[in-house]
Amino acid sequence: MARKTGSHSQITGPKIQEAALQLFARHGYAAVSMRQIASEVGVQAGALYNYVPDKQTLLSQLLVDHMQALLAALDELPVAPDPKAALEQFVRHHILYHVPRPDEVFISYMELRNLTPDNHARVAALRQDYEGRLAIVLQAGVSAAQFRVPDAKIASYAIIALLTGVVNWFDPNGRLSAQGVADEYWQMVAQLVGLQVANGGDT
Amino acid sequence: MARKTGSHSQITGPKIQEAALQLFARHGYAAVSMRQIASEVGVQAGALYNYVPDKQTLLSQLLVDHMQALLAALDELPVAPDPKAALEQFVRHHILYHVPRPDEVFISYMELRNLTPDNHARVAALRQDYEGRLAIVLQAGVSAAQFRVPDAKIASYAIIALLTGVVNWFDPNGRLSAQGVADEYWQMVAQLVGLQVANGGDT
DNA sequence: GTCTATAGTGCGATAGAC
DNA sequence: GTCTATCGCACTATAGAC
Repeated sequence: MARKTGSHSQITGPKIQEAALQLFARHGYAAVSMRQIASEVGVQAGALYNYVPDKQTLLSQLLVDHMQALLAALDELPVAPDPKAALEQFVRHHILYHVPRPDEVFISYMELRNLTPDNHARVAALRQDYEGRLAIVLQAGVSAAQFRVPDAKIASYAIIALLTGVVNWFDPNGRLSAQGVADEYWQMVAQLVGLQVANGGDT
Repeated sequence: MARKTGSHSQITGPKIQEAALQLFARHGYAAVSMRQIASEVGVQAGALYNYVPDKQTLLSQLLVDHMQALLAALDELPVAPDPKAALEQFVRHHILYHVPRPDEVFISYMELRNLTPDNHARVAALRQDYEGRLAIVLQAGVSAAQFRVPDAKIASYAIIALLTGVVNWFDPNGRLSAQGVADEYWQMVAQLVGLQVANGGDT
């Protein structure tokens, strides 16, 4: 153990991603230096460039990976029988996927402006794909006269913002588990779209 | 006109604030240099230090000013007769105040982590004061059995996030005016807290 | 694959002339 | 109040030894 130098290609790569993710989330992309990332990983700055072409690509890769994984997880859910079930599924998926990954969520919203235009376009397209899924569900519910919202597109923005806000206050050691939070948010979203909800979630 | 040098103390100060606000919002605090701000204002970098002690204070002042103005505007509203009216007032105030000020909103959420601990504490206290007003309204409505939400505190987080998200998509040249957006969001928030809402807002 | 060393650039902030 | 000039430092990315 504790040898100072050597080959670690299997280990160093992922460690760079993790360290960059954490540092970017905590201090912001522009405020974090490659030296800081290297220090966190336990190598010298120059060694990073065996794994990453440059700092911009490192950020871009983190965001693309996150959005792709989020979409892939959504695609693995079973098909819901009706708009209400589809909406509940989306709400629970969004919260349960995001809550354990606050750093990814943070940089995915905060660091878009530090992407070069082409990288920004790739991430924005993935985001639009994801958010569009919710808009489709809402539109279906409105068309079926099951939901009542002023505008399906605007409601989708509102619901995404509401759900994503969870990561700003969620505390893993707090009163509520992620499941409990998902239960409460589902009640609020159900009411938001005009569904009648049974009283306060007794078991 | 067009003289190159001279005294402009009445003009330069505010111009620095404006330029810094815009640049911080667009590129992030850490990514913006004092030279860029100076260039936007039309002076050399050194001249900024006649108005601002340092870059950190410049950021901090922008955030504190924004939160204080937001709270002051809230305090000027008339006292609402009941929780429903108070909630509607808060929703409309929040949207109508924020929508014309997207840059302030942006940096107030994004640049908190670039504040020194003492500056952060000042801004966080102001934010907590503001958001607490909504929590109080919600709690009052729940106690009076007029609202139905799983938890007043969590509902306040959800509603703040939902409302603030407006600045991410609002387009001054779009279909809806700020007033129209406020109308639609009020309907959604009213439903979210379990109020029965009349159909779609026909005039 | 990692190291050391460094080229080349830009930064925040200050000093002193006008 | 603004300018020019500059100090001292940190940065990204590369080069070449091991």
